[in-house]
Amino acid sequence: MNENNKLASSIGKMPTMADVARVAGVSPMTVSRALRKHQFVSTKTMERIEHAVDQLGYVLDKSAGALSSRRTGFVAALVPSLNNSNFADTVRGITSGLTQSGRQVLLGYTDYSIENEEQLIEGMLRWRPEGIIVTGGRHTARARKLLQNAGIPVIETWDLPPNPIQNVVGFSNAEACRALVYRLYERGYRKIAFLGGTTTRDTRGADRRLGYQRAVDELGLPPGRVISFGSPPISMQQGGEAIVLLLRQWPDVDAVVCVSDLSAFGAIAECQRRGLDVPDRIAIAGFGDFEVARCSHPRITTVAVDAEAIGQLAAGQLIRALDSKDLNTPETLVVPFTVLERESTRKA
Amino acid sequence: MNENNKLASSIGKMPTMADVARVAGVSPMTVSRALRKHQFVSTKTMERIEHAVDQLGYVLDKSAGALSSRRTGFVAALVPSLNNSNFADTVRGITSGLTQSGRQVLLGYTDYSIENEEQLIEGMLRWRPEGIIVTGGRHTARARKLLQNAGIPVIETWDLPPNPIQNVVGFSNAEACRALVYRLYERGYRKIAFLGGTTTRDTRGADRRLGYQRAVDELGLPPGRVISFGSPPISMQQGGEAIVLLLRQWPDVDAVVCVSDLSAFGAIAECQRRGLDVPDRIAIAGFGDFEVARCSHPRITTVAVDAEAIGQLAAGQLIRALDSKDLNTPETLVVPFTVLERESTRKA
DNA sequence: TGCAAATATGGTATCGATAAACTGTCTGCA
DNA sequence: TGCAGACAGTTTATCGATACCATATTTGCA
Repeated sequence: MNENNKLASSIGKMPTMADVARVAGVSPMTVSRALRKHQFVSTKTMERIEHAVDQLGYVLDKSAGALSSRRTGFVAALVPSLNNSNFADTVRGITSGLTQSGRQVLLGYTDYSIENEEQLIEGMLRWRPEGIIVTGGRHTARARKLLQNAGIPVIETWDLPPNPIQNVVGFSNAEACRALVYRLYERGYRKIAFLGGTTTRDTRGADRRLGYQRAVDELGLPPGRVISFGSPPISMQQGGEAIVLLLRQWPDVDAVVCVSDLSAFGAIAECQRRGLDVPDRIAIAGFGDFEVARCSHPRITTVAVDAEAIGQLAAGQLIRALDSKDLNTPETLVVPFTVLERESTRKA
Repeated sequence: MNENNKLASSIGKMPTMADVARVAGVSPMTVSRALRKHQFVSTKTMERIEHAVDQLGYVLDKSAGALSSRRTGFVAALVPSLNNSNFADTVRGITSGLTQSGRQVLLGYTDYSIENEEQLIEGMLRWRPEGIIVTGGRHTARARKLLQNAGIPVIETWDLPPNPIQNVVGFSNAEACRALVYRLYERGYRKIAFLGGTTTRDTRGADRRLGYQRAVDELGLPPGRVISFGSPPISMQQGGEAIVLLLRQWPDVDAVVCVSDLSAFGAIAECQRRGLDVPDRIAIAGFGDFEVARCSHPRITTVAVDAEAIGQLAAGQLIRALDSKDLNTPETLVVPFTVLERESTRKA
């Protein structure tokens, strides 16, 4: 098979559409139409062309097609991270929706940094994507400008930006976290702490903290019980370390809301290691409904958001915007969240 | 800002390099060189061009550049899945390596199906990637042919294919799993079962099972204690369900090797729920050194493979192959694995 | 039978950049 | 002083496909 390679690279030239046309005895234009399953090609010619294609091992060159049709078929999608996060599900939703419509997703990770995001946006726009899906509503000024001037549909996800660029598919992280705190309150918890990352890089994490603080204020609970530990994404490991700090500082805490299920899980495991029963000694809740929250022992109370649906909805919105060629009516899609009470906050 | 959009799309035309050239008072070629940081452009012209660029809000069109230079800057990477798998780490390794060299990764998920893989390969090749990284060594016949005829570097990862297409960055899943079983044997376990997925879709999973079986044979342990449950990727949930079946069928089992840490974790949690102590009543080991294995209580014995390094090495190999323009010396890089003994198999 | 509409196909001109080869300028050193 | 060679910039010719318009053939139906 090595031989084959040397062959391909020594002959060097890959066959082009013109070659196919020559072999099939038609014009390149007809080949082009045939390969795009255009309607006006007779069955006979179609077969001849298909035959020529296999014979030559021809592979369509989309990068040439993109230039001449001025439709690249690319869609850019930027997420903070893929590792251990719901964004992987969102990406799956995006890709499944878009590949079906024959488009190619260009994926980028910002690593939770809006400066990286700016860089990535700039880089992605060079490929002339037909649309772009970003995570969150906070961007650098230049990034906003780039997105606005790109002249393509823009979708912000996973958030409800106060000042959206165009389309939005998201929910209020603050409201969701607030609802979680209220639920804990209803269950009788009164000394509720929040455990999250230090920086404001993770804006969704920051919003969740905000929701927590609002709820604590409204309910008249002791405020300020916030541990900020490590930079996002908060890992399980960090959750475990942070809970130790938290318990040292406020030993009377009876419930902890974590910025994500991963940190919640880490916290729970660490408590178990130290012989602190969850939920009897301390209740711990997470955010995101990760699989680990559904399967761990105890199962973890959390806020569920359908991450894959966010991706699918974003893809759908994008496709609709492209088809209607009408950027004038940006729409905001609010996806629901659900507080799922599980064993980790079941008061004895 | 909406206005801005309407503006951009109603004016319609994005500025081109020729526009920049006109504004800067130079030829398009000079602009091209300037933007690619080519050496032979004087500082003065450079500045004029940069100024013209921001003035017009010009964004380079790489898809046009790709056509004329016949170097797209794309690299295709195919992984089985991104959700809850080490492949997300590998992808990160791939992208970080390649974006630094100015290339764009085209990502695709096969969903553990080589038929999907074939489709994706075909689709990706249309974009004329400069190289392609695939997962595993099993492909459809047509996929192999497509890869061989593409005339670009091909890298197979996460496996040691008996019949590699070109380059390889991987390890023997069978050997790794065999080593794990041996370690359990050394620790005194004698009735060791294997818990994995049903189908042969996940070839790495199948290899791990093979390694298990080989070890059991060699050690003279009771064979056939294999539970196959659900299709890959085996989730935590499925691990939990499978361990129940396993214990019903072979109540005397003293150790279980799971196809991944996720299923191991699910199995452990289910045992805990049923009051079966891990590791005292039953030892459970996983594979992959996921974060959950490092943080759970008990911590899970596993086989660690540096997934991100696989990606980085693959990226490095690819870049080297591209630079040397020499496909004639395919190399196989074997990455190490380590059996990590943790609490989940600590015999009392 | 006749003729408009529908269907099939071809010819030509791009799309927006870069490669390659070429023309001047300027420098430094024998 | 003269000339090689480095440097700056231009001109021209693609790259491989598709849009658009023109043309040829067929079909449908009054």
